[in-house]
Amino acid sequence: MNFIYDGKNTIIKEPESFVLSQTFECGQCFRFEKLAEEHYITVANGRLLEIKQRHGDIVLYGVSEEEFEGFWKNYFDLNRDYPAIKSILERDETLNKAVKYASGIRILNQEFFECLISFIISQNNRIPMIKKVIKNLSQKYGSPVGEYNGEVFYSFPTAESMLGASQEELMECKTGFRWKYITDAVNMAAEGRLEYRELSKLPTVELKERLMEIKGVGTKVADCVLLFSCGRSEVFPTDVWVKRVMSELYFGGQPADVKAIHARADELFGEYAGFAQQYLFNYARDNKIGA
DNA sequence: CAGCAGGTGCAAG
DNA sequence: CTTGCACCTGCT
Repeated sequence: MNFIYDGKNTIIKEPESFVLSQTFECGQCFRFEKLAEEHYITVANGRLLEIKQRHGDIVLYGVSEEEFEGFWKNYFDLNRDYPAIKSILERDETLNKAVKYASGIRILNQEFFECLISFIISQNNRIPMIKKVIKNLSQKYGSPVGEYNGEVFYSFPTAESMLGASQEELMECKTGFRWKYITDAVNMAAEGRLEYRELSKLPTVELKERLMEIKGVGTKVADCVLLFSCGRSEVFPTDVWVKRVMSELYFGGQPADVKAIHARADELFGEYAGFAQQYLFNYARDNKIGA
């Protein structure tokens, strides 16, 4: 892929395997607002970004070369060879359809703490509500990072800035029964038990065990955090939709449990299981497979 | 108005 | 170790 800086914006020339709508709306991320078709505003790592597809290119408005190379390039996973991954996954007949359905998905490399809290919030919840809760928390505990069309956008709070948040405050943000899980995660972070520097050195299985010590973090949430913020592409987050589509496609329509699905995903997709999961999840949800 | 949504903790078998 | 149920909240 080719990247150019025109003195004002960074432009991705004829991006390969990268479609904004597919990447933002495949369920991995909750911090984006659609302005128009293939035109979004998003906040990541304390930065506000307007990004838009223009003709065959993608424009990152007001982003310098340095900022692009230093952050956004990796955030959008642009260093990775998606065609190679897809050609491996497409050897599987049934996955072929799912990959073709949304071949412009890229797995974002999100900030660890934000990802953790976001997926804690996601349990037993719907996407519009999850987005709203995250926005509430950011407004209350984050810092302003910029303005667009008169609206001020806020960074996702750090653990320190949320430390001491009361039940009442968290409930005002509409976290619901998850408030105590958030509190638990914030407290653990404050005790220095969630240092990404440290955790990132651990093998995936151990890291997952550590994450699951946090109240409100089970198998699914832990796997999402591992995949979307720790670069562990071998995990296979298994929610209701993935359960349905996997049962449908690989278990002859018989409902399979999470353990069996993980085993099957590992044998079928190996280190690329996480990518397979995104294609399958997106395909299943949009087409209501098994629902 | 009951039921449910990208799950998880907790109490029981 | 596996199973069943409650759970904030807002929408249908």
